[in-house]
Amino acid sequence: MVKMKREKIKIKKIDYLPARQVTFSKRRRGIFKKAAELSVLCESEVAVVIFSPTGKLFDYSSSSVKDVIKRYKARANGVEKSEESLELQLEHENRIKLSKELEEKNSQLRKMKGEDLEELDLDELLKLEKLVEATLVRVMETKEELIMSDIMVLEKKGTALVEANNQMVMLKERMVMLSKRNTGPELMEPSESATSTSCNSALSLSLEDDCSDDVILSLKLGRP
Amino acid sequence: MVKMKREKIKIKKIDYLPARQVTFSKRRRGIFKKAAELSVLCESEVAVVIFSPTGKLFDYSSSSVKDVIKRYKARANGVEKSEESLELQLEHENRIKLSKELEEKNSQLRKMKGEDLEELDLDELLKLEKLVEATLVRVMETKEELIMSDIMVLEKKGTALVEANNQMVMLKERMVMLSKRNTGPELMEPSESATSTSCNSALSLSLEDDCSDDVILSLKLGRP
DNA sequence: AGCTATTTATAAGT
DNA sequence: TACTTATAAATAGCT
Repeated sequence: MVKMKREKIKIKKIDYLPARQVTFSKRRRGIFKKAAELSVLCESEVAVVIFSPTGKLFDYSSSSVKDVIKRYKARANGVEKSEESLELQLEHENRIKLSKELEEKNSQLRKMKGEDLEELDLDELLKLEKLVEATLVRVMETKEELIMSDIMVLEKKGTALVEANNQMVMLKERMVMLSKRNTGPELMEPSESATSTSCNSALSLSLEDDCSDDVILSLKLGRP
Repeated sequence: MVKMKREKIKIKKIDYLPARQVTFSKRRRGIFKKAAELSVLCESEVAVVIFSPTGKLFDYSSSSVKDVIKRYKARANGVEKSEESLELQLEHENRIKLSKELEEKNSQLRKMKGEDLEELDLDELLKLEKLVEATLVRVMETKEELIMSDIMVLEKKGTALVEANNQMVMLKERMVMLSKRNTGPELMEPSESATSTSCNSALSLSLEDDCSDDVILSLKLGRP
């Protein structure tokens, strides 16, 4: 890699064909890109038509080249108001109105985001401050409520889990006892005994692994 | 001249109208320039047609836009749609798009005002909270600056007022003394003596009513 | 097609 | 709208 001296070029025909071709495709892409950017940034309709020196056609349009050309022709040929339909006029007026409304909303929104504040005088700033403070209060309140409700849900689930564990433990103990005394008979009726048993084994720790895993997996965060 | 930080921009619609208009005209010129350069450098035929968001037409062509369009059509002879209703269709589509955009902005704005917060989840609420806090900070800063600058103006006016009063007092004393010693002669030459007198009567209180009123009335609040 | 040194375009500020 | 200036983007000249 030697030094790459790029020189300022004069805007005149590039004589050297290969260089001209390269420049053509590079700059063509450049223009299309710029055209696309303009159409997006400014919501404008753009069409570019380029014929290469060899006669090949290249085109770009933000919408459709043909539509833009039609629109161009309609405009260039001097369309008189009489030619426009009533409906078109109405649509146009409506669009203008909407645009203005949108601009207004954008302006408000930007100020609510703390932008363009230099446009405001002291009175307006004070009003904005109050408004923003009120919003902040409401947001924080809402957040608190949401968090509290999440916590409540959690607590409920936690309690349910503890109870479930307790029941499970008691069930197991019962089954073990039963299977020790009789090797088969009463195993088919566990429901009534499980639900009616009072909590004697306050903080049971003797839970077996597979069982506790199952229950813990059922504990989920968040709202339904 | 403050710092001029140019930032990389995202290619999306520029919300702020004045900025959008400036960008539109700058970039439009840029594209036309690029188009002209390409046509010269590579001997190609180029046409660019741009409709501004307000419907205004801008065009450039290395030769004639119409010629390029003719050539384009000859090359890409496609289906001609209902030509007269094209503009109407465009207006209609545009209006629909604007309506949607407006809805979106309204929704954002309402949330920035602390409304419809129940639609948000905790994550969104936290983001909103940050945003609002940032706004509040900026608003308060801007307010401080404005108030400080108002105070500065006030102080300047106050100082000027005190000086004016001092001068007035001295002038009066001088005139009284002069009129006591000589009852007529040198009264016609007060200008030079008044301006060149040094401040000896440091804090004079013997101001007469009409005079001080006049000066005090000239003290106004607010920015120019 | 890639790679950079430069030129050019342009965002933001006045 | 035009000017300014710092930075982003385009691209000329090579490989």
